[in-house]
Amino acid sequence: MNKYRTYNCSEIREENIGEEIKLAGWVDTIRDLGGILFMDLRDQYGVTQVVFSGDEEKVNTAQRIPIESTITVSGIVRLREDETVNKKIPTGMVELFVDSFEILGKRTKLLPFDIENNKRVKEDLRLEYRFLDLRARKSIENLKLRAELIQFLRNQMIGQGFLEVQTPILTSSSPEGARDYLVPSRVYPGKFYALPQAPQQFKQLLMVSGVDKYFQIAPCFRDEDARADRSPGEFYQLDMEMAFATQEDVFEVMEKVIYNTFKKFSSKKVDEVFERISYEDAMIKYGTDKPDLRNPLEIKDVTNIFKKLDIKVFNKKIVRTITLPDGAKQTRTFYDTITNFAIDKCHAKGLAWLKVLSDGTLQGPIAKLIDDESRDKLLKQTGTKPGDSIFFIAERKGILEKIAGPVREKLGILADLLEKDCFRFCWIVDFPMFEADENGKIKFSHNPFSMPQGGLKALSEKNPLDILAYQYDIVCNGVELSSGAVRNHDPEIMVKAFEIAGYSEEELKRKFSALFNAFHYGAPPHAGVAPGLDRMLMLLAEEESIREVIAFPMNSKAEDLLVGAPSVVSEKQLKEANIKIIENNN
RNA sequence: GGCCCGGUAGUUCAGUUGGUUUAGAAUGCUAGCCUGUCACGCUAGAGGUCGACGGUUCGAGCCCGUUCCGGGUCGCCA
Repeated sequence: MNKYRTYNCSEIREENIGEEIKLAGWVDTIRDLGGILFMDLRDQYGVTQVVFSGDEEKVNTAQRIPIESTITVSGIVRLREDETVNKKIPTGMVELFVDSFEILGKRTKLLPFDIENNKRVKEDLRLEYRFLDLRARKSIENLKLRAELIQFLRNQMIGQGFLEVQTPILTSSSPEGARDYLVPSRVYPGKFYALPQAPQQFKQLLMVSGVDKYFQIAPCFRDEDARADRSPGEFYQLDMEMAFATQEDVFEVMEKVIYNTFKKFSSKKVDEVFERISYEDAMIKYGTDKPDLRNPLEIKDVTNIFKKLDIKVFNKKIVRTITLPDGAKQTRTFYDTITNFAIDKCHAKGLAWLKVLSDGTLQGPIAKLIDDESRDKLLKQTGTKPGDSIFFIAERKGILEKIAGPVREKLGILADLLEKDCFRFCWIVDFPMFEADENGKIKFSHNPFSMPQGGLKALSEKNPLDILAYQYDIVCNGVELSSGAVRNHDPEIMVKAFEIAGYSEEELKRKFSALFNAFHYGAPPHAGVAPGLDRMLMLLAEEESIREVIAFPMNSKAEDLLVGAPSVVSEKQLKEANIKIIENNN
């Protein structure tokens, strides 16, 4: 029998009445009524009310136990009187009448913050005392959710015939993409390992090795700045790759896995089939490549109408509109709020709007400038009806999306148009293979490993900027969950693609030597995807910050305040690692 | 690194146009009262370098400057 407890704090029920038991846990609250004292005892599993009464000294001693201390109590389980049952907790029918107790770990320091209200506390303080922060019920729930999600995903992947393979954590620095975390080599002075940004090359090598379907709950490391939805340093992906597979094969597997997962861990509505939206359409209709489909608003192109009209601000610009349906609040304050949002947050010069009155006439700052013919065309083309409002974004391409996308999002939220209690998924497909940087230089727009649509023929014949890649993202409620691609397994196409992006064959061979070499030994066509585990959890746990679903996250400045990382190391360690610290002079 | 917002009890916040002797509230803490509470209640008490430095002023939590720290965002994240 366990020395400290015979049950956990959420187990005892009516059938235990009369039983002599022991419980151990943290003192959650104390309600001292004088002659009788109630204490909620808490552990990972739940809460049980324990009662101190009768012996005056026992009650007095109990009253002095600092909350959040750990104690063990023994006594008899008894039924609560009808009117004192607590329906809010599973153990609420019963309580433990304490015979004796012992303090196991006394809390001797003042609590740095209110544990149950931790969400309101400054994040750095929470992370410094993460061991207390995690005592909050929601934190424990998030840890459990994470554990269950990982198990569920693993079972599903194995069930679909995937083989879990672990790839190296100490690997080589990859020249493309994010900044690497470097690890100095002791044995080879001046050389470094790098932590993988993703197991990308290894999983592709596994394909060449004959692993048919690979997956891994893979840690990824990137030395980039944090965001609310981006943990600095490290994060986890459900990384997968399939041999002899096309985009469709990946979609089929992934839709099933994601649907089952979200269905299991949420009571919200979940899309069973994911809508497919081309990158180009997404940019036009939603102004972003990660549209929130809960938002019904769509952006329309009305450039053709405004080409003929002599309106100064719209001249020679692309003009897009968003129609806000009747019924949504269209007050002066509302127009001002969204206009200020566009100006302050999106650096727009302004945001013109029109209200369509019940007789079809227009009201608003630019109403007078639009003739009847253009008005009719405008209403028809944008599907705007009397009672609706239209918002105009006029800009050149490139800037336009930076305004239209956020404005569409904000309008949806402000007017409360977002579909409730659902997870809306879509695949964004047909990403461009290349893009031009500000100097007009062609570079890979996303992933150099993707297969260009049309293969070698497209690379040799088409304008690079018109070439699409078999590259796709999963987006859920406006959150980019993952990206994936059909990989380029043909050395000849690789050479050509890299050549267009400005890399010589020698550079390709040097930078991706293993992969490039391997593809000369009979590589299967393969494709994969890697949904972000932390982001999935964020959505399922309904958390605003990714740090809420990670046990020991770093803060936004990539510090671990709990253990004090990064930290200074000893001279001896530096010497062994062949590292000399120099002053940073930028 | 650029821009925006913030920093007042242990914690979360309020603090009017710069103006009254002791800078408030909630929560937490300490002590007391209370035998059916469940975020128990009631009474009392302790707890403050108003981020720091400098300036304006008869007078600064409040205005100005500098600086430090934090948050958001852009850059970045193939």
